[in-house]
Amino acid sequence: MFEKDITRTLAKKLGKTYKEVEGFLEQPQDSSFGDISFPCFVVAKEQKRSPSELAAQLKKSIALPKGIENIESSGPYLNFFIDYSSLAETIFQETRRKKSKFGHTNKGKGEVVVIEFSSPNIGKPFGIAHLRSTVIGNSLSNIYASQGYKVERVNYLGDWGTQFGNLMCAFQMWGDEKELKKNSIRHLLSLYIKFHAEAEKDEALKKKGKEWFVRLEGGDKKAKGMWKKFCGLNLKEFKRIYHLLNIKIDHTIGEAFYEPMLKKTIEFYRNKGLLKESDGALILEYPDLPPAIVQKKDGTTIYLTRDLAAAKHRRDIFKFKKMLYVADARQTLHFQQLFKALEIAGFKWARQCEHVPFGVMKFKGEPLATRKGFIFLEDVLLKAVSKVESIIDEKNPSLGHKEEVARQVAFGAVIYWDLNSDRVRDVVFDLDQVLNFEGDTAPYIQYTSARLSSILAKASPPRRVDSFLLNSQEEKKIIGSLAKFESVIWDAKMHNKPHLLTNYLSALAQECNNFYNKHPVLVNEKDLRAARLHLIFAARQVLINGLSLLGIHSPFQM
RNA sequence: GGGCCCGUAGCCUAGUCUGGAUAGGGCGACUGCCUUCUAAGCAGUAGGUCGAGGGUUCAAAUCCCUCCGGGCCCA
Repeated sequence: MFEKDITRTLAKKLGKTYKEVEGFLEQPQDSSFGDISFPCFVVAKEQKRSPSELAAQLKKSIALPKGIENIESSGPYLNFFIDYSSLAETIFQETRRKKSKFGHTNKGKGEVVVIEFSSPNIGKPFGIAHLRSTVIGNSLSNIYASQGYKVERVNYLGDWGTQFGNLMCAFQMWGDEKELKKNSIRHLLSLYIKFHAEAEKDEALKKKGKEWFVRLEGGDKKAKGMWKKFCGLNLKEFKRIYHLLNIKIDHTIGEAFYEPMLKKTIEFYRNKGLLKESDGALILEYPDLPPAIVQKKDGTTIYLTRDLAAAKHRRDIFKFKKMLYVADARQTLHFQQLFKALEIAGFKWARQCEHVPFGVMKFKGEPLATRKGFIFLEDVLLKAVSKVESIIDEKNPSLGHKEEVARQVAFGAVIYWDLNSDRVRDVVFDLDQVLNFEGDTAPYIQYTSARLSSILAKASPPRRVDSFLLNSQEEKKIIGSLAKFESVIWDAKMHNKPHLLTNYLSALAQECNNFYNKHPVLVNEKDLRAARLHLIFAARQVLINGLSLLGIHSPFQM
């Protein structure tokens, strides 16, 4: 915010370009050193003098840039101190004016971003491992949308493939119509598990499963009917969970949708001379990547082929500026091959496609495979809700809207848990950790916002405010953090990393707790009270807006 | 065999892209704090060879090289 003026002032003084100076500015970890600092080492070396001497001389000779109230030299550093009262005034005005839109911008106006996420295989129920792509994709979608981009949220369902053959085969042998009606998802899962267990011992069963899929591909009526039924049941279930979790999706498109386009797609690549026959299969060859199969020797296609068709189709209908694939890191090579194939086919927009990888979710060292143990997302959510309910009964039994608050807090905790570390890292599912509501968690942030709300329920900020009264360390820290909100959202967008936002919100919540534990808001001095009310109004708005970008609600009481 | 990602206290984790002042948090442990805006909180104590070694630099958790450990992909 104030870096620009500082940079300009320094650049002029030192005879350097704006860009050269800009790269040097940094923020000290310890705020007692100042808010923005300029290390003098490099410039001092060029001028063949000592860094601390340069710092001291600069302190004396430069005029105060806009928004800066003091400059100090501290050894080799030149430290700038922000004028917090004018900064606070700007923020208070903006939060009151923009409210839930504070932090939002129009930087992405006119650009379409397609975000493919969640993309579950609907042959299986919604497991805890599906959460990753779902919540990362959802929050990235919110983040892009907040910056003015037109976001198309695409859920690319796995609704095709041998697993459906297996499922049909299993249903024919052990299925129960009544049970399917009553308890569809669990019944289908038990069939799925049983099939894999049996197939391990019995090769013939595997073959049968494949045969059912061949029937499906061939358009067999009975197979198609079963496929539609299973997909419908599972999809209904998935939609229910998305609704619960506040996940917004614009387009639900299955792999099956692209089936009719595959022949054309293969022809297209063949005509370009990009396909090679190898052992009966059709492959794409690359100079710097392993070859990729487009069509197997039995004539069936694999997901690369469908992805090629899907990418082209989406480009045609959305004219996107960018397309993100939020998918786990094991698929890195697949996406490299996909993007490269689009590129060598001559699609310039191939460079606008990006894989947003995330680490694998593991369970006690084992990957969370459906076949062995399976953790239903919903079971985790229900456990979280019941734990929150018992905490409410203990701490705040008279709370209104108990069930709604319990859901918001519980779901917040689960979502936040998944988003809170850099997405590239693997995560180990540990129920105790997921159900921890203390410290760096969503409930902590929600609690902070609820505490602020309850103060604001007793008194609202008046029109006039003297923000120079906010001069404690605690107050200044909050003001400084609030000023950064917009750039944090932008960083999260640039890197496609929602955890930058969780880190920020948790730090801000902590600052708020430090503040209201030390300084009462509802004091008798009218002006101080007004200033503090403005401060917490703004802080609460940022907490609410930030959580909302993550897909998490902020209850007013809890 | 080729390639990608990760390694920071007992556990989880930020900081690594863009090098900068005593490496931030959280969980767990321990000591205090509910007659004052919600104790899902606050104040404090203990806990670190930033995987190892080398290099670049005035300055390295951060950049480069080698190795070790873990995960993954391709063959």
